Amino acid sequence: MSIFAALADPTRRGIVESLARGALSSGEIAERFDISASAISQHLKVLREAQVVRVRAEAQRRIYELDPHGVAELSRWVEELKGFWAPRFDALEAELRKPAGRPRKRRKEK
Amino acid sequence: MSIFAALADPTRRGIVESLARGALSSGEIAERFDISASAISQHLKVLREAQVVRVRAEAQRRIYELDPHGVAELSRWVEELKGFWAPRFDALEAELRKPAGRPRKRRKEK
DNA sequence: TGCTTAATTTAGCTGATACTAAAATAACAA
DNA sequence: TTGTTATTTTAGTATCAGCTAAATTAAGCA
Repeated sequence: MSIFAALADPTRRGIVESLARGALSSGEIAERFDISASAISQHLKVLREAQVVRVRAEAQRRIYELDPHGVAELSRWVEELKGFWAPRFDALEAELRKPAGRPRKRRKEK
Repeated sequence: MSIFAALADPTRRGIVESLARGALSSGEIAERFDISASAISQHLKVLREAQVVRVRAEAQRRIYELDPHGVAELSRWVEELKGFWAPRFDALEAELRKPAGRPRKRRKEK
């Protein structure tokens, strides 16, 4: 599964954001969310397989932390995207300073 | 929908990568993929709503291009993640230079 | 040996997502 | 007008993702 698919789920992004502050056990992660430990474990599996996080065992506990591979891969993809833009960068900078740009609903857009 | 959910789908990432090279009409995008123009249009809608792309009309054509808002948002999230790591950055750099780190299947891992 | 704690795996349900085909919208051209 | 081209929207279907509950694995401790 791609790193983007792994990060598509808000709970999984929450886990990643938690781990950015430091390593946590599976149980400590589960405490922070209102879903079962089982569900958390399944999310952690997805994140592991996408190399967004990695585990080490410590007695019965599994300690999770961010995996540099996944973050580096994500970073590379984004940087490459921005790279193609380089020639047009000034225009974009200006663009970003404009008001808000929230999805202006023209017709009725359900 | 979050920008990550929008980028979770491989076809949508392909569209974004195509648009990184420059603006394209809906039809030109559809040519590049083996799915119906309808499916592409639905993908474009998801990307539009996540502000990953934006459209302008040109006669009957809809010209799509990357939307700086979405890319900036994505970039910010990733940079922030890396930011938390800053203190530990040397260790990570070393980590990234190691062999491969593909998911080594220990037990039987379906 | 059990019992407890920590975590994962499996099974099954439900809702969301990606697709096609067909209908609708819209601009241009004869 | 009527037809053609470009695109979107709607309807319907099939597959997938995320959840809970229950079973399983595994380490530590009495």
